[in-house]
Amino acid sequence: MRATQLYAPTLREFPAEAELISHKLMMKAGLIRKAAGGIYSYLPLGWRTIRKIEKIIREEMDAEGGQEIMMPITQPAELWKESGRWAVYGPEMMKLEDRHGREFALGPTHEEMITSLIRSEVKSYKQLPLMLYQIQNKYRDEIRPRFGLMRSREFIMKDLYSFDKDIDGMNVSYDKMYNAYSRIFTRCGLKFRPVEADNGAIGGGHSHEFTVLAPNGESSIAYCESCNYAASDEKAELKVITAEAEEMKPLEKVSTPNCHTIEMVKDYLQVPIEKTIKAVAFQDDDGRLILAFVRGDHEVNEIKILNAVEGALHLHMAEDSAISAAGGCAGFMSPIGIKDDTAIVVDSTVMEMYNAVAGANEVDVHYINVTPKRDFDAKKIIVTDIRMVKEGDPCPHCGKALKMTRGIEVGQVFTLGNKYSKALNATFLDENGKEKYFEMGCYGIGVGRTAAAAIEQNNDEHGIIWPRAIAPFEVVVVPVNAKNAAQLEYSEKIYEELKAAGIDTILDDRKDRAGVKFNDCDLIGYPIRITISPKTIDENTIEVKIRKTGEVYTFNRDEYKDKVCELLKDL
RNA sequence: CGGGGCAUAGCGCAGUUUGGUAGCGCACUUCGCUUGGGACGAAGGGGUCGUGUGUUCGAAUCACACUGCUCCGACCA
Repeated sequence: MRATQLYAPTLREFPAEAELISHKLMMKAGLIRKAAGGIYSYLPLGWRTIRKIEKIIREEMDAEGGQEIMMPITQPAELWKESGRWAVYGPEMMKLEDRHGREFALGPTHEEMITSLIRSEVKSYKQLPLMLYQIQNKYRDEIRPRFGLMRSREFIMKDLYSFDKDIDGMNVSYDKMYNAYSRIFTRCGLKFRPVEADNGAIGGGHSHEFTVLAPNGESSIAYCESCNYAASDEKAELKVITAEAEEMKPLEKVSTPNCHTIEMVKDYLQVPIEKTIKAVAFQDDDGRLILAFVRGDHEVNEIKILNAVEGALHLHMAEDSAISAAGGCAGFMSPIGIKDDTAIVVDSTVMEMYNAVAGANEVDVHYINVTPKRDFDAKKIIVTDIRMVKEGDPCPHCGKALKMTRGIEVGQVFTLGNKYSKALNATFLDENGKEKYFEMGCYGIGVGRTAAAAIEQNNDEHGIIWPRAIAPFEVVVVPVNAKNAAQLEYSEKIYEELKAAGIDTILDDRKDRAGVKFNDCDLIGYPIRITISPKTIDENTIEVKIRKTGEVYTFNRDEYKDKVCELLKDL
């Protein structure tokens, strides 16, 4: 490719609408352009990167036995009503009607579609296991699209679905995908971690998110440096923190005027925050009151509460009236004296406390000397881990202090079990002629998000620093003055030679000043730049500059190819 | 959906308070000159001022409504 023919509209300045560095750079370097909120065109440079990521994904999916297919974007509403997700996904789905008034959705995901495809065709265990995937546009009517390709409404996703005859088979498929994902993100040159993730309402199976480490990431993960444990903040398990046993003093009410936050209570009563019990009140979709209690210095993890309370699907903050109705008092709550039909969830660590401070369910009154294992009615409470992890908490595997970091979720592997095969009645006959539901798994990778994550992780003040594997071009050849026939001719030879050697090369034959071209090259982020000048022609050499490190090398004309190949290996 | 902000040439912005001939930088076209880190000079082209309604002799400017974008929040791959 020649730069004079390439459509790469680089900008002199960042567009005002972009916030995140990857979004700014993708716009400025001419990789993407916006068509509407969260909807983008991919320009040649951006698309080349996307295609390279897709190629890596295809190779690794195929290597594990995946077969590529292509399913429709437009999906009939009936399918979604059958699985019950028409309502669940609700406003998140891009919906449309045809001329006859029939309802369709633009597919946000394809579990329904593929299950219906399989259920009428695959009838025997002999046809299993089966792994089918596609790389396809997906649609989610995000409440708030932002950050360019990071959170868009139309996005490219690879999704593979596995079908197995039993749970063991499903787990084999899961492991294959887990391994494939590790190879894919490694090949893309990304620093990432597979982290244990929450399965949400599906439950049962297991799930990992593949998270690219980046300070601007939207998700927060906890990880251990001494063992390999890593989990999303919502999932991270926490051990009980035991407190030193104390003599249990008698329960007593004290006046705490206007102390409705833990901070105020602790200061007023002059007790350490670890001696206080914090209450958070929620209601679920049915209006049922759910009270959660954690130690004063801890935060509650809503996902863990949902998992602990049977039948709860969503939580929202409780109305004061609901709290009063249950015998509680907002700002001064404890489990003591709450009515029976309330779900009370107490963090395991709270049960270890002695002589603590908790609300008395009366305005401006707290209890002191609360010892939960004596004062809480064990029959009425659910005791489990409901804390949100924080930096320094002990690792659930090895006990060392956990660290927190932020990241971008670029892929997720997920076992589904028979959730969808059951909902859509997709069955096969096993060895004994018995009808069974498929055991499924689903495995997604956000392709555009992977590209954005790579930029998020690899950039400097000059622009993008592409990992070689996903760079739009690996090498750019720049004659400092393309109007000079000798330089252009020399550069073209180098360009042709590199192409012949299988290196993805672009010739910057634009007649601009050298500075303009250098700045564009840095912005676009080609891993290696080869500069041709009168000096290099005289010396029969070429000059190589590494984008990532800024190192400059001079190589002889007759040996430069091997040297360049050698350098590329590390980029 | 709640709360802020913004909408003027391809991009970045001024002009709006105090109504009166549409402006700047970059980009673009032509010519000259220049060529190792976004040169310089000269001459040009390009805008229904987001949309609609209203006030006014006159609206980018004032009023109302709508739309779009953006940030914070709840939600999510």
